[in-house]
Amino acid sequence: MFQGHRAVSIRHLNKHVGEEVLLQGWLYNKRGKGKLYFLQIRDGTGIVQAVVAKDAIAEEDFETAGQLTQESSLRVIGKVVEDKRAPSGVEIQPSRILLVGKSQNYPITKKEHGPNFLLENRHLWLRSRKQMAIMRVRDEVLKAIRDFFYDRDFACVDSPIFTPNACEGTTNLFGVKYFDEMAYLTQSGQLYGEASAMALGKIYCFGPTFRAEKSKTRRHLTEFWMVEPEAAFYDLEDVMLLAEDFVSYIVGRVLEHRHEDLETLGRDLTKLEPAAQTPYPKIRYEEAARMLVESGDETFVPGEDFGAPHETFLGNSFDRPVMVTHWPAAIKAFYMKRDAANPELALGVDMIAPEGFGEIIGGAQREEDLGLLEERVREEKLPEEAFRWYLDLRRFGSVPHGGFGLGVERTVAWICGVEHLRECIPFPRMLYRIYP
RNA sequence: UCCCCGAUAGCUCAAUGGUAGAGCAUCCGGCUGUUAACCGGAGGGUUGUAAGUUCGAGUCUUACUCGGGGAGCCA
Repeated sequence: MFQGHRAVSIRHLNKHVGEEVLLQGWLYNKRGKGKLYFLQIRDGTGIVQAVVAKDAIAEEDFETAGQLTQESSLRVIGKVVEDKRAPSGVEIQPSRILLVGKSQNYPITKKEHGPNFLLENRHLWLRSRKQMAIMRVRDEVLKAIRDFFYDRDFACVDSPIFTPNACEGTTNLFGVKYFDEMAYLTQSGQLYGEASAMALGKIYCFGPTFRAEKSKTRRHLTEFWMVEPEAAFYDLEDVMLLAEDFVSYIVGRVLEHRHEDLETLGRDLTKLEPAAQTPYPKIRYEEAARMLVESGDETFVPGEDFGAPHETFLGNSFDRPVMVTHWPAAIKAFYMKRDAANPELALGVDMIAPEGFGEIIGGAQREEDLGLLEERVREEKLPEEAFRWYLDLRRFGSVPHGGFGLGVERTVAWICGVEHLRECIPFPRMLYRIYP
């Protein structure tokens, strides 16, 4: 409340045409001088223009308008009027303009900036039109994830962030002092997710994960968010159906609710819309490998994992995400179940996004047999004592089960059509960068 | 860890080995429909650091520092 006025979000101004409202926000840009100012005001939900004519407002308020600099915070009381010249269809005719907090020499200007400068000023960069749009899409993705699982009786059961041991090797782990011993920041909640699934049947965990990979590419962060559903009695096919329902639901929600932001981002919707429809194409590793070889790619070695250019090729071969299954067991994790028809193959599935955005999902049916799993733990020379609790899950009512992990930032990058993951998380953590 | 590229005004970038410049931002002035508004003026520099070549280095060489892109690994 301010002087008897209730603040209205810019996003909802079109419901208040003809009314006098209170706006609270920051000055995005100012044009004009002399007897007329155009103030572009943002409040996080949108941007609206206030037209300040000298003869239509108190002299004191006109002077205030003249003093406003980029990113000064302000309150405006004014009338909402329709105007075809305004980009949003409405503009404000202010009767009062009040400066709340001055802004001097705001560093991010209207012209271009380089990535280093923008990342050094990430706390201010977030105020830019494109960054706000990405954050709103990210918010829609997070909400869609929660809704999707809630509606399907998956309980959110989060995994710990401090872990005593590695789940897939130790070289990529961040170690931290945990009182008198060493702990690691989680790189996946999956093993705990499996335990939770044996309790609640269908679960997901959702939180930040950490990988100390020395990767300096636009596809990597050292801290990123991952959502990992895990379900008892799910086989590989169930996992794949869940994955395509899930991703198509998220894309559909963003298309439905964040159309304006996608427009701000200049996203080509014709390339995104097919991903809102199922089914998704499903191919075996063998077939994907054949496609690569037939394409004349000489860098791909059959039997080995796909590199980034190979993922790009496979992703670009379809109009929506493609799922690749039945991988050589040698290149996949120890906990994946082997194919009954061919024990050389693992029942894993990766989902690759189109347009070169790469892998967004990695999942699998898990090995539920105690003996086979113990054998793998020994083969991979994993610390057996650390996996005692995990093996317990196979001792007490083991069932077929499976799940997957979806990288939130990669998904947001793909949906937004943004090249670099650093723009898809509020404060990116990368190799050699932890400020601000 | 490896490969490639870069570092010049607050920001983005120019400058054949020969007087260091523009746009934006800032400050001053003009404009009642601007859309990264426009027009006129002003201030603003140890060219990342250190050494070397040269009559002369922002420019050439070497090392270092920082950053960007990519490989590997992965979501």
